[in-house]
Formats: sequence, C-alpha cells, structure tokens
Amino acid sequence: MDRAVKRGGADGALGAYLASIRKVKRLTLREVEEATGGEVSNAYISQLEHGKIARPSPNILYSLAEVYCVPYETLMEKAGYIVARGTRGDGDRHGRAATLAIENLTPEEEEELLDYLAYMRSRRPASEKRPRRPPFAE
Amino acid sequence: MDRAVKRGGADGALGAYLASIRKVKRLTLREVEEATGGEVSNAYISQLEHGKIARPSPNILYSLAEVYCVPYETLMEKAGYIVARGTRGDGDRHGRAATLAIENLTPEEEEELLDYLAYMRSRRPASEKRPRRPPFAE
DNA sequence: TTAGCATGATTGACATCTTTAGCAGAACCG
DNA sequence: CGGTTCTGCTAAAGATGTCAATCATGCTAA
Repeated sequence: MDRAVKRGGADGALGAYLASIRKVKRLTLREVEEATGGEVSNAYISQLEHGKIARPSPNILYSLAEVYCVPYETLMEKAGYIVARGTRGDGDRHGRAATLAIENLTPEEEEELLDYLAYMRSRRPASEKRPRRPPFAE
Repeated sequence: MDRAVKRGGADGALGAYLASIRKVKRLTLREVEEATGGEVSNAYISQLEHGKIARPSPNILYSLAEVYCVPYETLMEKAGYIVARGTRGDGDRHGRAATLAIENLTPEEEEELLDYLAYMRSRRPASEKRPRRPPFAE
C-alpha cells in the first residue's frame, strides 16, 4: 500500500512550485545543480519536482530558495514543514529565565546548579510531586 | 571537503540543550515520548541528547519544542538548520550559556538558584576555575 | 539477598533521503 | 548516416533517520 504523506499535505505542492519556477527561469536541472554549487544533484531536483520526496532536508530547500530567489519559508511551508511563526504564546513567557541564562556559567557551575535544583525540588514535593505533563498546544 | 551547508553549530549544542531542559523539567525519556503523543520515541530522544543524530527532522524538533515549551526556532537553530530570516536574533547573545535557560522555574526557585549561585562563587573564587571552557572541537 | 520496577542507553531492522551512473529522446554538426 | 551534446528521468546503491525491542544499571521493597 502506498505511504501517503501525512505531514503537511504537500503532496505535489512543492514539486509543482519548484518545477514552475525553474520553467519560468528557463533553467535546466543541471544548471540548477551547478547554481547550488553541487549541493543538490539534478537527479534529486527531478525527484523533488515529481513529488517523489516526502520530506526534503531544509538545507536542500534553502539552497534551492537561494538559487530561485524565493523565500525559504515558502519552500519549507510547501514541503509540509511547520514554519516558526511568532512562537505560540502557550505556557509562560520566559522573561525572567533570561536572568539565569545570561549568567556566564561554567559547565561545572551549570552541573552544580542543576543538581541543586533537583535537590530543592526533592525537598519540597509540595503541591505537585509528580512532574505534570506540559500542556498541549493543539 | 564538506559540501554541505555547515552553518550553525550542530556539534552537540542541540543534545546538550535538550538534555538540560529535560533534566530541569524532571521528565523521563518515556514521559517525553508520551507527551509527544508517541511522535518521538524515548530511544530517539536519547540519541538526540547524545548527539548521535546529525539532522533530525523538523517535525521531531517541533514536537519537542511544544513539549518543552521552548521556541521551535531555537531547536532548529541548534540543530544546525537555517531559520527563516528575520525572526531569530537574540539567541546568539548568550553564546551557549543558554543551556541553563530554564524556562519553567517558579520565581522562588529562580531566586533561590541565583542565591545559591552567588554562594557557590563565593566559596570558590573565579580565579581557579576555568571561566572559558574550550569550545567544542570543530 | 532477591524480585521487581523505573530509567537511560544500545541494538537491529526498516524507511527514507540523496547521490552516482546510466537510460532514451531531441537537436545539432560532420 | 554516425557522433556528440543536452535534456529530463530513473534504478540502484549508500548514508542516515527512526523506532520497537532489548540490555544495563540503579533503586525500592519484601
């Protein structure tokens, strides 16, 4: 049975898009390969255009985006990937977390702090001893 | 010669980051697996944390970002992927000290940790330790 | 001690990505 | 006509992601 693409219904969207762009720019498969500096083979571009590839690597998409002069996000989106939009605001915003993060910790200090944190929490089971599951966003 | 796109530090940054977050949140590998709805196996999370995976799928990273409540772009960046233009920019400031970027601390916990950090440093003056850890061989 | 569980790490197998090598067809030139 | 080059395409092979199953270790209780 066929394994349909589950993530992002980018069945042929990416392929058709890539193909149309290349056609408009009148580039051959091998010209594109050359333009990417050999980062993407002409054979692979062909497979991409024909929808043979379900989840191409973002690096590949980035190379093609540069050659075709189209936004990287667009290709990512059409490939079925989730593009980072203003991080969903679920949970807590880490405004104060930066306080600790900015501290220039040595690896030893970091380790010790993590251990101490574990100790702190073990000392105070308090309301929630069990680490509760993070809330789902969708 | 590396013909691949090499930007972004894909050394072990992602693994260390994921590991520290999970540790801070006190989640087990299997709990994370469950929290992702089974989208990421505990075995795979282990390999990610140990740097065994060079190019994890963005879908995986997205699932983990949701469970850990950290920005998706951060994981993409630490995995060595190029992140969409415009959005990222603040992360680089702390170098990789952001490993201890604790997202889920209560204000009390954070204050206590900072106090303990001050205590640590007072006990062990900075002259002796190595403030500049050798960057991962690259 | 042993039994049992929880947790982290590893293994083996499979799926998919990505490339190399090569195909058939069209156009051009002698 | 044969020969060459360019085109898109594909088959096979290698590399790598991913997971189910398993192993190793530590911890708790009987």
